[in-house]
Amino acid sequence: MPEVPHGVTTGDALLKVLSALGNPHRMRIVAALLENRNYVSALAREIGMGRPLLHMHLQRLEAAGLVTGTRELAEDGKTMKYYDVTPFVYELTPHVIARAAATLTGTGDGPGDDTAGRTTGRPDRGAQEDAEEEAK
Amino acid sequence: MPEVPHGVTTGDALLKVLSALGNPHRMRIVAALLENRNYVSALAREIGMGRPLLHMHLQRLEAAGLVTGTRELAEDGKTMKYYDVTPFVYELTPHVIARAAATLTGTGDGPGDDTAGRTTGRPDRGAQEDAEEEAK
DNA sequence: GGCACCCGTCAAAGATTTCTGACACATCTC
DNA sequence: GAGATGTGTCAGAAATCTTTGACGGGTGCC
Repeated sequence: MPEVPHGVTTGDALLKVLSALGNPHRMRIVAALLENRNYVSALAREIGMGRPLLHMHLQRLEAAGLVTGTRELAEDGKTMKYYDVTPFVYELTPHVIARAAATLTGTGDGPGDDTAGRTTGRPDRGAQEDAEEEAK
Repeated sequence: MPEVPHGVTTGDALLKVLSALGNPHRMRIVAALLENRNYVSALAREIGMGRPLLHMHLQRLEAAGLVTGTRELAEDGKTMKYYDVTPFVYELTPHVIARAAATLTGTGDGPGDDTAGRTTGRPDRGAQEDAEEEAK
């Protein structure tokens, strides 16, 4: 609603999101965090997974902008990192994919350049295609 | 939108879609096919990729229901396999992921554990979450 | 001091996925 | 026949992702 500015997602960004979500464990992590946020160790116990592993998965999810970690201080002084799910909204359609593919860095025939491109930097915004006409 | 029956996508099915799309080459393939359908060898030439490789990618995409291959007979008798992009529509949100995660087979705690992913069967069905009561 | 809990990281195994170079088959044309 | 095109498959290398078992640091409590 107020969020989701709208569809200016880089190919690279979308790629990160898709490959991040394309993993059973990571899906499960998102599910668990959606039900209730919590910190790494607890989450690890909840879904039965080693801390190092979970850590790495969370990192991947955060890099894709799907979850965010915040360092919080418990009452007894323990520092714990809580993770929350980002309210992302991505609409996947052939067009969206095609458009994203056009801005892929790496092996692309990108529009002219190959310098680690136009990643909006910190985009964790959802992708929304505004309806438009596409002569094809 | 007559299509998009509405969100009855298996976790496994969604997982396939996401991991299929989470690959630069495959995104590019979808993009190329969206612009104009064509057959394997030609496509391979167009995007500069070995036939065996492309074949495998197409298979992955088709398994996810994102493209469909049809065997057609050219005028000179050559049999060629044309590929088309399926007009899929998937909406990715934390909820969709969570719900999908609940029906994952494999290492899941799935409610009932079904033998194999049961998709709508039909290739071009998208996943749509209909807004419903969900207070978190 | 011990113990519990929290946070992180590293290096090496293990399992997948990706990619390549053959090979098989078919048809039509020269 | 040899050559062009098309289809598909297979086995093995190469690269990547996943997973594990140490380690390191920190705090507070008995």
